[in-house]
Amino acid sequence: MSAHIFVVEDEKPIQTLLRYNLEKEGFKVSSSENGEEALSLIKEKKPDLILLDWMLPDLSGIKICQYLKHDKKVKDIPIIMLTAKGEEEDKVKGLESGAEDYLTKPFSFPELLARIKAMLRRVKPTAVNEEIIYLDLKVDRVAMKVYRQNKEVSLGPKEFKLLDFLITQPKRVYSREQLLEQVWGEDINVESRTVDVHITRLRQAINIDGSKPLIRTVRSAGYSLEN
Amino acid sequence: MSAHIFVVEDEKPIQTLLRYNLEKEGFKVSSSENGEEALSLIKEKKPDLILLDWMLPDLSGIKICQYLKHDKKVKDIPIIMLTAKGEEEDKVKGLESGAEDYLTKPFSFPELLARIKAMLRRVKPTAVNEEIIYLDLKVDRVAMKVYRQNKEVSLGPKEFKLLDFLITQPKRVYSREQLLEQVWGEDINVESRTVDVHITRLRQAINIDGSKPLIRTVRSAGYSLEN
DNA sequence: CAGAAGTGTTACAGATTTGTTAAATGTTTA
DNA sequence: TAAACATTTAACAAATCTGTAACACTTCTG
Repeated sequence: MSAHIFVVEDEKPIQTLLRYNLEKEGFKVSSSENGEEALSLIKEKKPDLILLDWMLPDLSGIKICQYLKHDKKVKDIPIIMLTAKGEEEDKVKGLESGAEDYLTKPFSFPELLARIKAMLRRVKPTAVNEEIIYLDLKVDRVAMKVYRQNKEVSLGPKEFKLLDFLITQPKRVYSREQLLEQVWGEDINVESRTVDVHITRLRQAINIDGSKPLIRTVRSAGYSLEN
Repeated sequence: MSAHIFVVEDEKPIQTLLRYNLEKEGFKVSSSENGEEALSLIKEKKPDLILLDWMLPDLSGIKICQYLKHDKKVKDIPIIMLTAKGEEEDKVKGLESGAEDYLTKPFSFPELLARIKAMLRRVKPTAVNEEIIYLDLKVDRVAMKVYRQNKEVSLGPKEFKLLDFLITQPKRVYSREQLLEQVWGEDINVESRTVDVHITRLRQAINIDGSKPLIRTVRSAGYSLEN
């Protein structure tokens, strides 16, 4: 669980509480107490999810929502709105202004956590699960370990990320370009042939004696986990 | 575990139950059945944490909260509010009035205990645990001592905090940034390489003859306790 | 079938990351 | 205040990882 959550909340106790609990869950947390600051920080840090308090000293939550949803770079980041009252009207406005979900204060943390996980599962499946298993292959994201047939196999950083990405959607074929973008990074300048080499290394690493190859090549398309 | 908890609760059975269970956990417990008395006792005894029932015969929980939060000497004592079910609005007021957390009655004791420990860990980490043991390594937070194979090893302050943090979730890999944030402090400006040096010293310190290394390096990711 | 295009694999130079030591600076304690 | 202890940074060696080129091999296309 390695998602980055941004908390916009001016009430210190609640902010502290949220930060503490979210970090305990393994999330990376950034926060801000006012709208202006939040806006610039969000654009800079690009979190995976935003918890947004409805009532803020300067900009209202609704305004922040609107700004964010009109900014191409951040408009896809899901927003969970936190409101003080169960006022239907606020809820409507909140959802209209682009918030993906909505929670009434005070809320129980487990309830919030459930919503967060649900949201992240939808938007960034890789961020939620700690252990992903496919056939006889297991990826433990917390311990950063990989097992094949219950035996640990050691991977280099790139190999790990590559497998970690491939296993989120087994059988799905990813192009070299997609893999470069997801595993290497957006603006990195690397030849697509490089992917091939790492696939080879990954194949060798997760190959236990005569076990199935597990990485499928799709000619002129890319690679997928499965075989 | 030597924290002092003050319980403000007018329902006798619940108070008894709380006292019994908390004492069994090793906490020192004081209590009061009405708000006036609670206020003066709290100022006198300065407990580490307050469990506050929302519904009291004389002063309401919210009033107590407000009084406490405006008194310099006790305003930093965390308050966990206990409310009856369905009093949504009350919870809002509770948090607004300064309570750090709240719990809806009826609650399970383990749940309450978890919240208490979480809260204390934040406010007064030394008061909470206990003893954490992982393999042949033992961290005694109260005595601030560390043992390997039942032999005490001496650590510097940073080394202790580092190990103390790592051991809370063995096998979990923490990035240097996470460690800096958790062990050094949020806005401290220190190079991430510093972590390496402390890890080295920690390794040397907890290394008894030919024992397992216990601290794993995950290249390009960070460190974890385990090996 | 021959050529073209796509892929697997290897080797290697260069880049990155980490372990460790030592020296400089800061902090506590007697 | 001096001595002891802690902390941070710099520096260098060692370990590991990475990207590319080169070549072999396979699959496709006409």
